[in-house]
Amino acid sequence: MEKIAGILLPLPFNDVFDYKIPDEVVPGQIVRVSFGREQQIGVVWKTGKSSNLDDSKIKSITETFNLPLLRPELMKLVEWVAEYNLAYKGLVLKMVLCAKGVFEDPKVNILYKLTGKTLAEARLKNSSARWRVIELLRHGPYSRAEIMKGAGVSQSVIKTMIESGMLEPLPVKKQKEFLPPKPDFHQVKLTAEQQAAADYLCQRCETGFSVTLLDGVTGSGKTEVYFEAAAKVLESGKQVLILVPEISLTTQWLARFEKRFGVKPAKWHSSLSPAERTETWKAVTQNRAKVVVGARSALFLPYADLGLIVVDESHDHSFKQEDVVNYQARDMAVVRAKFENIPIILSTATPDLETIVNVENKKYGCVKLNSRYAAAELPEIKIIDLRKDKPVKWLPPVKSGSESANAEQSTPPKPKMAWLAPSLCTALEENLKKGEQSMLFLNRRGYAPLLICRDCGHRIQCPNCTAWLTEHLKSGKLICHHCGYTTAIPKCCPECGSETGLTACGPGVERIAEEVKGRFPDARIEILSSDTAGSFAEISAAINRMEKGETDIIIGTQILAKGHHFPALTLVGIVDADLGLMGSDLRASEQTFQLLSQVAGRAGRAEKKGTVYLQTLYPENAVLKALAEGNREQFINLEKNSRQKLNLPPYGKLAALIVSGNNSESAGKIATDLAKCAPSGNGIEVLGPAPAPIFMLRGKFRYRLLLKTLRNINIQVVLKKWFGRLNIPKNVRVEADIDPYSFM
DNA sequence: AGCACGCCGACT
DNA sequence: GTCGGCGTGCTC
Repeated sequence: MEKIAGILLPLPFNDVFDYKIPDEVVPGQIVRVSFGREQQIGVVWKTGKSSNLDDSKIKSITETFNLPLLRPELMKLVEWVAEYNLAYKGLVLKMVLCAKGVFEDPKVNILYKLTGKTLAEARLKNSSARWRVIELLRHGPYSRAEIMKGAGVSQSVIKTMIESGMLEPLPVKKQKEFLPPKPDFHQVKLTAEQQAAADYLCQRCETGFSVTLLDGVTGSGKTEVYFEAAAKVLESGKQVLILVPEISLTTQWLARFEKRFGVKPAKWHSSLSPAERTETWKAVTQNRAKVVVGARSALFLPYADLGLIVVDESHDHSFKQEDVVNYQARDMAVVRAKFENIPIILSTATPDLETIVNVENKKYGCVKLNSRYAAAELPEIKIIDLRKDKPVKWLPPVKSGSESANAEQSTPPKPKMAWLAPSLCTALEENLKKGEQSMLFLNRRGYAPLLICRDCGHRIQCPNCTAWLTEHLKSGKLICHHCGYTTAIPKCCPECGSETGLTACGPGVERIAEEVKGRFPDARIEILSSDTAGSFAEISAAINRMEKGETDIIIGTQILAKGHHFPALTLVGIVDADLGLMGSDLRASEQTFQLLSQVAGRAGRAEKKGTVYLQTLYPENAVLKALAEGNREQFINLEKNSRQKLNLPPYGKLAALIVSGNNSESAGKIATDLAKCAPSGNGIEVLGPAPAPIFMLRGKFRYRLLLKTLRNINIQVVLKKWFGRLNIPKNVRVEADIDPYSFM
């Protein structure tokens, strides 16, 4: 017998498609269907017919998979996330079914074993190579590659033995093993404060849904504390999900986990291979992967029996990003915890205002860790006023050896632009003399953020974006940091042809490194940014050298701010504390405060006290002052006041509309049309349209409008009504960004 | 999303 | 004359 059901496909649709399914198939079942000319994987979403198509037009599903059903809690989450973010349900489902290898035939390894036929029976001559193969295979079956290596023979030896019938293939389905973490593998000694926090978290793990903020200063051992909650949940046989910002999936974190639980956790992030994805996805559905550490996308995996979610560095802005769907993973994680009726822990040293307000309103619980390990003190923060303490140009060292002969004839080296204030240079020098490590932080990749021609004034821009190209000396390229456009560094100005006019404007980490090398030629220097360090391995290697004390000065971008522990680091210099305070981002102050406190927290972790130098042109800036005084409360109050005044989150709601298209006029017209029919009324305010800060991005022209409402208004409903009033042509896209962070 | 169908400009 | 650009429509 057959019945009809609505099937949700991982495509940009909100509605299900009707298919005939066998009687025994129920909602949650993952199936294969033919859709148009294509095969698609879908999920039986609801029973009964949803369309008014004739039954004869309705196809039957092609296959049901032998996989656990999607649990109703997860299906509900998909619906909710789509509704909240005004995204297609189908695309949210796509984030669940994100391992296509699961739906293909399982890969088999072909191993070979002995058939028992002797060399004589196979009419083959005795040879030592053949005997080595026989000897090896007595211990068990091996793959071709393993036989070649293990017996030291060539491919042809094995081939002959297979053809003669001495060896036979043995297909083996491969299934990666995920060893279960041991809750009591290595209990770490906790301080009284940590123990109290851990006890509280464990207690919260017994009572269904709850949100707890684990609020601890950097170096207070938050990780060890939430590990105890994880251990408690593991004891009950349930799974634990730990969400981390993509770049902080570090070897250091993994090592701490392994030390505590005796095995490695399952990992989930964007650069897993398709095979790893498939294996992990399967293991997650079968409760074989007990702990998953992952980036935001791990939130939508079909856990068999999830018991706890931890969001590490929960303030981090990388949790809010566009992938398939634009969503804030921290907030969606809270929703998932609610649907699953399980506890969730938000761990951070610098909670965002939303979380703080939720704690004040008793919606979230909170535990605090106020002291750092091993009596380490918080660093002293000194503000350097760049207006008074101006950087002084430096002379590049005269080259030695064969080049020196030429150097005498050529012009003497020109003094070079400087970015480090004399007082910071002195501090660096003293730190070098003491043999202690220093870090310079500048959140800007490359050598210079802009090339300008001094002869004609031309600035080199990205052809696809309204943005300057960044000069990267190491790779010899100009790169757009928004779309990835790359071109060689031109020898002469593309506008006027001048060969001497092109000048680098402003510093990036590469340029700071150049200055440091010039000033301290004997120091061992390391540059670390997401592009200098091409691969994960390279980053780890650089971190390792730093840990082992093989580096004197490390210079890098925000990659340095996350979760690394450098015991001998006592000086941190923030090259440009103003960067980030200038943008049109409503969370600019908050983000700067968070980032800079994190960077500052790197200094002085062991017994030695650290010093942080903040270079700024605005020493009277309230955010920087609060930071220098180590006064978080003061900053929070400042931020609360300014948000309250403007009715911004968490006191009001915010949504951005992004109108984009290949054609700037038609996108602009829709943007103004949208403004004309904008919703109005009590507690509703619409701003715009305005060209987006990066007007052209990846070749698309973008306008944006901003919708601000009171807290008690359902902003999604307002938005949907708004869209409904306008017929949007196909060549223009209107997207909603709920709770936007940046206006770009 | 992907893909086919369909209508207009620059090529052997 | 055709090849191929991408604007539009459709998928149970």
